[in-house]
Amino acid sequence: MLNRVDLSNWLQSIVIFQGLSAEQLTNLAQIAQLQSFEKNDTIFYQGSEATGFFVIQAGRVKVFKLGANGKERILHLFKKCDYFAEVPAFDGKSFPASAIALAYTELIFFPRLAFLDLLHQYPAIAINMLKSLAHHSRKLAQMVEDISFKDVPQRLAAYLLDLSDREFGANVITLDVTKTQLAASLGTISATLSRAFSRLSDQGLITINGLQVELLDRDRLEDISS
Amino acid sequence: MLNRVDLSNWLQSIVIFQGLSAEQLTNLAQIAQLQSFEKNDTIFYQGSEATGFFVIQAGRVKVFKLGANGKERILHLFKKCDYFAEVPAFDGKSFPASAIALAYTELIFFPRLAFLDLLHQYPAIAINMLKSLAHHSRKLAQMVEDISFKDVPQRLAAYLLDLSDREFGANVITLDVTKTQLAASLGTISATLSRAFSRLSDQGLITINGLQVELLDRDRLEDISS
DNA sequence: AAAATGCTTTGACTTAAGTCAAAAATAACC
DNA sequence: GGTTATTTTTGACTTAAGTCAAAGCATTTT
Repeated sequence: MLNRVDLSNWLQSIVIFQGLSAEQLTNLAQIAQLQSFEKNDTIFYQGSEATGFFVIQAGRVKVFKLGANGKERILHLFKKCDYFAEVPAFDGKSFPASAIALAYTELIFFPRLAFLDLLHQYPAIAINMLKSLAHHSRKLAQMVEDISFKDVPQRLAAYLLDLSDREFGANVITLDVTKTQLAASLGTISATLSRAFSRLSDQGLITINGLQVELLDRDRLEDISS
Repeated sequence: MLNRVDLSNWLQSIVIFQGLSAEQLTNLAQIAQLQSFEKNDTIFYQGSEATGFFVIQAGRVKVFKLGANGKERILHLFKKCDYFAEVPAFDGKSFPASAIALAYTELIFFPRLAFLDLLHQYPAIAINMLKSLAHHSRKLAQMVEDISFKDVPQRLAAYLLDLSDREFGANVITLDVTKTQLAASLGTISATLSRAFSRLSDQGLITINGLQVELLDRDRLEDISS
């Protein structure tokens, strides 16, 4: 557990708080509250009143939408130093999605009104936040594009290439989520994802062994993911 | 065509410029450029370098993604006083979608760097923009939810109820876009939309006559759109 | 007014992906 | 270490929605 001094220090490493003075960081830390969650604990439910936003100090968080039939669509998977629920913090409406902890997780919670107050005092945060929200919007627009135009094998190919890029271009990559969760991230279900893996495998584009995937033909994978 | 004085005056009516002083508005108007487009003119292409963002002074603008096969997915339809392309303005990357004028359109264009400069000087704009971008993100997340969980008749029912709400709850509403464009807004194609209209009509939930739609049973439409 | 262009509907067909269920494989737990 | 759980894969089936194409309407345009 961090104390206030350590906390204000730690907040420096968060991208949206770059460029703040020591004093400003201290004031930020003043309004912050530490919260911890066990694995599978719900952090908030879609539709419930949003009281603030969160920075992840340790752990992993899944943000998702739940459909009528119980089907789940993962919007984002967040890790240490990521932050989430900025949207309701700024528009004042309810949470647009639900969030649960995928592992033991420690969050730094910023109550909405106190945070908005600081935002008015420290415009640097607002500017940083704009960039961050823009990035967030772009990702959602990309998601709409992917669901609208690509079939499951195409979305999978794109995901694998993206994951490889994040791993500095490694050709052997390890999935960092279960396949059921990967399916929910790609907007499908595990049975269909399984068949998509087989398809890419049959075409000689990848080999798969549990959570280990080897990319055998990046060029053709790029082609497919178009 | 507006002159600079009129322009700075007119900018007051734009929600993101609320709370600015006369002087600040004048400085905004200084960096603004007027652009006009004929019907069906392209304003920008997805992927091209983003040089700034736009406020609509008159006309209508369609922002859309184009799939490999030529299929089109409309993300937003904008009208007078709306603004668009904030995302690339803030993250500095290329346009995430394409835009064309649906009618003769006059735009006020703000070059990116000059605008970001002003943003640093006038934090009020940044705060307003945050709210606006949050709204934008929420809408995109809703879009993902709708495509992921709802079939076409459900999405159509939701759209009709929403349109009715925007018309102050009128039960007889007139579609403000062609059905082909409505289809592209709902993530489908005209043939499928046509069948969805027939379905709702057969179930006695609506009557349809050209672009006029009458909602006969709001409760059941709400149920369907779940 | 006629011609041309564009939009909408309908029909027959195809297909990607979901459903359900059972077996196989992993992982978790006493 | 062996027994529960949970995940993943596979098969047979269903279905929503896309494709292609033709016909019917409606709007412009000259």
